[in-house]
Amino acid sequence: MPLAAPNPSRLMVLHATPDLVERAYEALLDAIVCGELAPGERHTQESLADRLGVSRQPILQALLLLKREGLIKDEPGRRGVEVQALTPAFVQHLYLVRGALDALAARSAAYRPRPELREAGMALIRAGRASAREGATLAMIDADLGFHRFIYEAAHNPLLIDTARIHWLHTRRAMGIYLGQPASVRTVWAEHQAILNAVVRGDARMAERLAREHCEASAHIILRHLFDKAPSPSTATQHTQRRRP
Amino acid sequence: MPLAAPNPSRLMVLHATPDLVERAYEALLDAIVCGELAPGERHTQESLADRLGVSRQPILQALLLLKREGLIKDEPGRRGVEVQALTPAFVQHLYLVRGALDALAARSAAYRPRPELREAGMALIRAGRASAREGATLAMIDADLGFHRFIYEAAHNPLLIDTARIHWLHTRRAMGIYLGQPASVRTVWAEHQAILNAVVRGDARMAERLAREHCEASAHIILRHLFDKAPSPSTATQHTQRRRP
DNA sequence: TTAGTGTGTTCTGTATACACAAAACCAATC
DNA sequence: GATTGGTTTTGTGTATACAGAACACACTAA
Repeated sequence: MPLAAPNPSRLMVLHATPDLVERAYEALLDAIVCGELAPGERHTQESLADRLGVSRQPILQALLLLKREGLIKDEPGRRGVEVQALTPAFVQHLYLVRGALDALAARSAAYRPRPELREAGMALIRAGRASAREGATLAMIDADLGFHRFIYEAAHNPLLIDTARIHWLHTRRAMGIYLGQPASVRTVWAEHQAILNAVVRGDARMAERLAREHCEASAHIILRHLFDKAPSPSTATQHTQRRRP
Repeated sequence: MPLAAPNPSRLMVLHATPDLVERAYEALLDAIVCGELAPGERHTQESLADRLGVSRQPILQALLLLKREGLIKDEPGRRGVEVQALTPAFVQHLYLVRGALDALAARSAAYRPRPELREAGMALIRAGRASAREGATLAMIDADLGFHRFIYEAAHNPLLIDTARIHWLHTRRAMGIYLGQPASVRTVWAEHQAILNAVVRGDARMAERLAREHCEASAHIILRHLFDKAPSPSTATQHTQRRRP
């Protein structure tokens, strides 16, 4: 868990040196996502500070942020901090909310025909399919999130991206756990293709529906792989019921 | 902007004393919402610390949170901090996202018939109507948000509530600005009533639709009052287009 | 053995101290 | 008069210092 050095490779730098708290936040986040910091372990501010080679102050602030985002929690009785466990219920809740946001993003992006998006979108899909073929799981995850971010950016709603940011973190963590199970990847990218097509031709209603269904399908895959069971009908399948009332 | 004393009125206290940063956060938030801290004013950590009677440290952390939530921003060149202006575009974006989340909340709440919610829901509606009659604007705002929070809680999805928290803050701020214009309040509470009815009888599809339409209507009211103009068709009316394709 | 009590240890939250970055000011120069 | 160069001031971010809360543990008394 090394503290990443400030990236000097940009020109016209706006903030050449990200804060220590920003870097600590990123480092801790990575550590959580890749499992280096696991649930059930106790960590004190000091131990984390030592590990990252900074004082307690930036750690304190980074932990504050991570707490707010639900990635870690205080131990009972000022006895340190622990990363939150990833429960089936939480993942179900996560994908319900993501479904709503993804649907809005797709609909907004497809508000009018967007032929100018075809090129970049196809490139992302090609890259995703390539990483799927190679079985590069980490690259696969990034490609998946990259495509969704692309749709969100096409929606031109900064608040929507801000809102979904935390969900992406959680998603990335959930996906990272079942590293190396390239199941159903082909259908995933076929679904992405369909969403892109709807956006490009400006079919908002279809884009919205496809995005929602894609999210449901992803939830099923994740839940099956993470917990080896189908999602309980009480929450995860709320979308699909009454589809034809 | 007094720093609220810790509330000693709970028994079985879990954390008797909220942090200084928590209290500072709340105090600053209130000040922003009620307009005591307005856009265009420069504030330093020290000035705010003096005003609240604490050191810079808790202020620094509270500001970090508020920055992340988009309520304040850094002045160019470490010259203090300023509260974000509330632009029409932002409010439109806000209500688009809220629409998606409100719809999900209503649908989830109405997943099965919920007769047990009728009583509490009706009480909230009665209270809201009463405050509307009296013209108590602040109470009206709280009643409105209270009803929506009620629906969210009925959805039993903690992550959904977490996600919507920031949006409620922004909404509360937006509503607070046009203090004292009790326009269309009757229709607002009639719409709440309809949503509650749909939830109680378990009509998820209807609940979702009503929630979304209610959000659109609210957006129109707010935008008209805040900026004295109809929302631009490019974003705010995305919902309604293609309703009948 | 078990309940109660005092003491030491951890660990956190807050205040203070310090160093550096950037703006502001102010001459001096062209 | 505008522009440059150095100096002061302002304000931030980080480290350190300090005080208090909560656990742990031993020791005592029933």
